[in-house]
Amino acid sequence: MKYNFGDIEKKWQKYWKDKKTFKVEIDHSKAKFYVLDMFPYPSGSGLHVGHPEGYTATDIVSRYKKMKGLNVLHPMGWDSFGLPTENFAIKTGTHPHDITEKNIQIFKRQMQSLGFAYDWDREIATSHVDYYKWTQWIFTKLYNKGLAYEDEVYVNWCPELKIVLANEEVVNGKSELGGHPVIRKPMKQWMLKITEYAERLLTDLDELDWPENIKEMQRNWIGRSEGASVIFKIKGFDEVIEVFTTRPDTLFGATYMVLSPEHKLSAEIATKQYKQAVDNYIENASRKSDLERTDLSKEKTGVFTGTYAINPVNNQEIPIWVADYVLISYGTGAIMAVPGHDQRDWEFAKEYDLEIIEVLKGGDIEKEAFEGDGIHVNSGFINDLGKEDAIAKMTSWLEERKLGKREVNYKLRDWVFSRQRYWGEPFPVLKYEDGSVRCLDEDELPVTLPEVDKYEPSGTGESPLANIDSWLYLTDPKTGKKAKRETNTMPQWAGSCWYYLRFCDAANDKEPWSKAAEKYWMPVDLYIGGVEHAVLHLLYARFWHKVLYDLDFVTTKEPFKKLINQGLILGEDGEKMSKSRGNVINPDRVVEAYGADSLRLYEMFMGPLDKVKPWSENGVKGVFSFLNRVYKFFASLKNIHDDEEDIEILKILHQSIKKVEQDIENLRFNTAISQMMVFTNTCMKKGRVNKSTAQTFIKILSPFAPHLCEELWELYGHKESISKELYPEYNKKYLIEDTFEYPVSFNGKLRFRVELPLDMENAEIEKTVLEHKSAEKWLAGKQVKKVIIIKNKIINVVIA
RNA sequence: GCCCGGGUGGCGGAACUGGUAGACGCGCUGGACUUAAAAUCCAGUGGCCAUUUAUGGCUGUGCGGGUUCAAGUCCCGCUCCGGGUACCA
Repeated sequence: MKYNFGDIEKKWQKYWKDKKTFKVEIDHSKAKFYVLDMFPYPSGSGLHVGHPEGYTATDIVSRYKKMKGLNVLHPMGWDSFGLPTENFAIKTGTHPHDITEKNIQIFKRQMQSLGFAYDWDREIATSHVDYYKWTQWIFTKLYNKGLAYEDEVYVNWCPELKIVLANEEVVNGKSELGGHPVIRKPMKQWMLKITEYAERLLTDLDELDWPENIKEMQRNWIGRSEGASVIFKIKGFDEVIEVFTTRPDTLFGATYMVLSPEHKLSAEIATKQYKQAVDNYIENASRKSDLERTDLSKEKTGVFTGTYAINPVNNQEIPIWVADYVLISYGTGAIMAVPGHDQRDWEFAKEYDLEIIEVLKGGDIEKEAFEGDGIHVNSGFINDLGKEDAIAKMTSWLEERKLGKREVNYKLRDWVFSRQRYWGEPFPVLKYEDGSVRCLDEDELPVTLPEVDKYEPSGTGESPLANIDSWLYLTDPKTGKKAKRETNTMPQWAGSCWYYLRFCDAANDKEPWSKAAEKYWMPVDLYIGGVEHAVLHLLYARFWHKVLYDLDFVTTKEPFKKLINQGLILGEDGEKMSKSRGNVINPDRVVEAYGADSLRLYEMFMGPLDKVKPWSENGVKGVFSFLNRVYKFFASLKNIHDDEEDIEILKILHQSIKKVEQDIENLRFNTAISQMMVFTNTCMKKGRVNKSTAQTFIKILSPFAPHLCEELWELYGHKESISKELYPEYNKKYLIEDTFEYPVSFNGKLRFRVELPLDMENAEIEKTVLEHKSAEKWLAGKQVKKVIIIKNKIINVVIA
């Protein structure tokens, strides 16, 4: 009676595959449940033990919900466009497509070896043309809605590699690949107007069942702030400078202005005397990355332009400076500086000896800026007001005179949506000789990626596509005009922005998804994935979803109802797993040594799903030994009888049904497993259980250890998969006790226990306890002040 | 700096809306089986102190206060660790 997990697991994996056990279709007679994993990027190194953590959790929920009678959608696919593959292609001269397909096969084999209940008929890959056709289709929708535009923006340009890098490819101001310096450079890029959705992306967070910290991260990222815009005239120029401030009440304290080096007026308004210095400063700033500029935050630098602005509130002339502590990407790229009440301005003013005026009482502006609340002084018509009132009054004052207005600003910036790379979705866009642009129509899609000889970016910073003349140039069949294709491709986020919708209707070749499928399956009821996607992926996907909602392609405002982030699994040494540390655990090896069911069970038993936890080989052995015991006990038919079940077993069985059910609902898999261990221990002590008990237990264990349970189920004579069974219901009558062993404490200290009927009157309980012979010792010479009786919990005697 | 998490045995972790701290697992100790080891099974296991024993007591959830009959759990003040973020005007 050996637990031969290797054979058992292979057998059932083949069974599920052949019978398509987990294939799912729309079924209006049943309620649906959509459980989704963040689909992986199929890297060359295969699955690591972090992947199966989230996948096992969703798999358990999916199998459980199915047994609860729900129609469960549980799909898997591949986020298969991406830079690592392309870099590998450059290095080896292999086609990225071939690398991708190979990696997908590895990932898929590994996943199937873990017995996940995916409907593999819905498998998708973002790099397949039947998928990215629809990514392009969504782009055309964004474009036609006016949410996609081309603009000259600052990007991370690496002169050494001659490529533009995504922000995440820049580490400490250097390229992740090779460590070459990166500068900020303006380049024409496709942009998506995510900022237009900032307010909704923010407010709709409230209704989501997401971890609070993720919501908070998104809120911070969106960074809403209320304030006012103020217009300053420039002495000797027709132009004006508009600034955004959250503290219009401090306008009387504005003693200078600062433009960011990239501000269009910076060079323009410099007087002859200062022109050279300003130009030098701007030139210098352009060489720095954002990171360098912010890193050197200790020492603020800047130059005077020689020009003055007029403070609208008192007509004072105030000097205009250019300094890189003001960022072009936030607000208007210009500020009014109030050194008395803004620490950054204060530091700058001290450095360059600029005037500091106190306009709010409460601090000591000699020592530092005072950013708190207080009574206004030196502030004309808002003197004596507090902060809030002063802001309101000043804002109205500005609005009446058309010198400014109430305004809300967001930290969120429009999304740089193009990459100068080969391995991504081509833009469905044509450019004509006259500079005009046409976004293709649906019947012209897809724009497929052409074959290329070399995957290196062209030296000009364009993608390799710029070198394929046969693809690049064409006569537009719709207009007859000569045209050139867009050579940029979309970033990796594009494909992952809508894959959850494609899963609803993955084989549809007429449309990205049918309305009926979307209406039935959406929204995603449970979404599990890594916290590293807290902001970008989840924000981008929400943004696209809202656009699709506005265009009536989807029926829910938000795509992901409930979100959980699985916690990182550390190496045995408590450090992050990495090749260089040599502490990486390969799931294949674990499966080989202990089986997939043990790996699944261990990953869930380690601790709470969302916490960081270290790996432990002995821990795996522990759950492996549990599964061995389960197999040995329940597969030994001599232990299984047909008599009436023992009441003690029935009690713990029904407790277990209830506990495991509740724990799965709350994603507390570790305690569910512990309960099943307790149950098994009890059965083994008892030595025998009846068949009904055994079958019930196998059912509740089956979402966790599906292979083992299918095997036992078959052993008990069943022909159908256990996954088709209904989840057992617990019977309350076995959970109700009629006595309780009360802990009796005196002044909060536990002294002894006494078993009493639960229906006993309080007065009687009190009498019994006080007369109990163990109580004598504690009552001697003391006076009983009160007896507190909490039914089913505790008795506390208060004595003095 | 700011914003989130989190400090419970030798270790991973349990403890529902305040009500028996340490479930379950690992490790360790002792025992059984074995020529022996591994595997398996049985028993014990927070610390300290008493006792001849089956026992009894003290103490204990990062630190210091507080609320309460009762605090790992609530409140106030610290401290340490982890994650995110960074001149956002």
